Amino acid sequence: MIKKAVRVRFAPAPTGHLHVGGARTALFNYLFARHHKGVFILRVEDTDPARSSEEYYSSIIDALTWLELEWDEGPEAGGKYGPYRQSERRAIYDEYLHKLKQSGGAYECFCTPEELEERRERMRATGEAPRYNGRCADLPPAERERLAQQGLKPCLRFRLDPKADLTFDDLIRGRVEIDAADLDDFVIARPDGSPTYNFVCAVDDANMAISHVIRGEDHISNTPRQIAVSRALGFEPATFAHVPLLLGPDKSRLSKRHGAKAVLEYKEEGYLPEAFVNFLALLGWSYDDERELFTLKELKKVFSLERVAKKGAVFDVDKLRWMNGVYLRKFSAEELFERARPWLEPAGIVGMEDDERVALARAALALEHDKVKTLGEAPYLVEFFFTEEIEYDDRATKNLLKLPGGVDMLRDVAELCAALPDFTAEALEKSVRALAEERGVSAGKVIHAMRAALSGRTTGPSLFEMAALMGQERVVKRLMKATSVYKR
RNA sequence: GGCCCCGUCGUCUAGCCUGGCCCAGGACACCGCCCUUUCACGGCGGCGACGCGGGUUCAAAUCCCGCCGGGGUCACCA
Repeated sequence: MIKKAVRVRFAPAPTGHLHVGGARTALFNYLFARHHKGVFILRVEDTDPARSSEEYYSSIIDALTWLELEWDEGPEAGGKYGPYRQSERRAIYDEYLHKLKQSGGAYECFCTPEELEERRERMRATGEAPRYNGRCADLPPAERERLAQQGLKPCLRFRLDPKADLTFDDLIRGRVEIDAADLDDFVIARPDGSPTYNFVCAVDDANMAISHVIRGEDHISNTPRQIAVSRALGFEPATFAHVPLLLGPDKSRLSKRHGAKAVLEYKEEGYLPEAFVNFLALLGWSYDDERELFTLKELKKVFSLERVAKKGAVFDVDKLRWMNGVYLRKFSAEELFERARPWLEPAGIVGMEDDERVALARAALALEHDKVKTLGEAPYLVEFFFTEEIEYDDRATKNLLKLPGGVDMLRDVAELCAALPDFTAEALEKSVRALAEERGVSAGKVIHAMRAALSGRTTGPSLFEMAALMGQERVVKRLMKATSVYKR
């Protein structure tokens, strides 16, 4: 079915950070290209200087880089179909614009935006579809001259044949029926000569030999226009594949309104790119009825547009968190620590220079290994191993107060700890349990109180391992310190 | 409103093309039990869906029709 050399592109407008929907579109393009040993192109759609910015441009590059979606051609990367920023392709567009105008495929329109808006309003009011009425479609040359003389600057409209067959076969949706009569003559260049989206998109896709246009479903309505432009210029339109939109919990298109974050924010929160990519791939695509863990490499091998769903998918952070945890758990203690380092350092947990703290952090994190869902949580999870003064949360205080024997018992435990010749988890556990039994107190109560005294929390790693890691001196100190909750 | 698209558990989905193996399978979330000093991990179990109505058929989530619902798009933005 796929005969031409596969060349696909991801074409973001640098008017904002890369959001999850865009990332998924980029991913599908990337996977499709790699699966077919094709070429993945990054094209920057910055034709609107007012809204585009360098800052967003580099932010998008950073996000794609983080996700490891390497492109073969693009700005910086280069390629023989460049330049890859539309703002640098003006000469190419001018040429085609001129060609279209010469052939009568486009005409000058002198209607002002105000007039157009007014007409649209009127049509809407009567329940009509607001379309351009073709007023300037066949202006006699003399009339055009006269209007131009008045200083009116015309924009350029594409002359759309209402009888054209613009129906296309979408790789995901199947045949999409389009009646050209429902469309109107759209603007392809502004009065200042700058070309608009539907024109440049068609030109670039043809010019860059794009074989498949894989993009969001919101572009379906643009497709017939681009097909028309493409044909008018003598090109064979690409094959299209419109992927369903990513949705918010209310099923409308995912947006910041839903609290949707930019891709880089997920990076900052400590999601792994490999987990993020895996999760994204499963939004609207599936392999079979059960497998859902895939590396990028595996995805390249098994991805296919045939298995992309038609239904929009709701972005569920809970599942992302779960999946991130799955990936985190696959790491060795060493890997986990190295990955968490960028979060531990700014939090003041470890400094590059301090070997002892590094070793402690690594070991502490290892104790929390199966609890970590995002790397951003790492500092919190190991924090109490490092702070001098720990604070008891409410439930921890309650557990301390519930210790049978109260202060005395706590002192005894502290003494027992201080007297232990080798402070290992095993030895500690043995003697603590023995003490509890001797006093007729349930071991659990003692353990809970000790946990509260040592970490200020009611949850955490295995108590004895945690204590052993903290070290005898500190454990004894914290146990004694905890006796203060009784006197109030 | 016009046009286009979509409709299986709360969510992601398998199954639909090539009717029966589906009184619908998996995963996340949730609930319970087990493991256990807590949380988590893990194990076991539970809750939970074919939008509705017709039709075709021995048989329909799967085919046909209608309805309903949701979304997208209607810019000199991309």
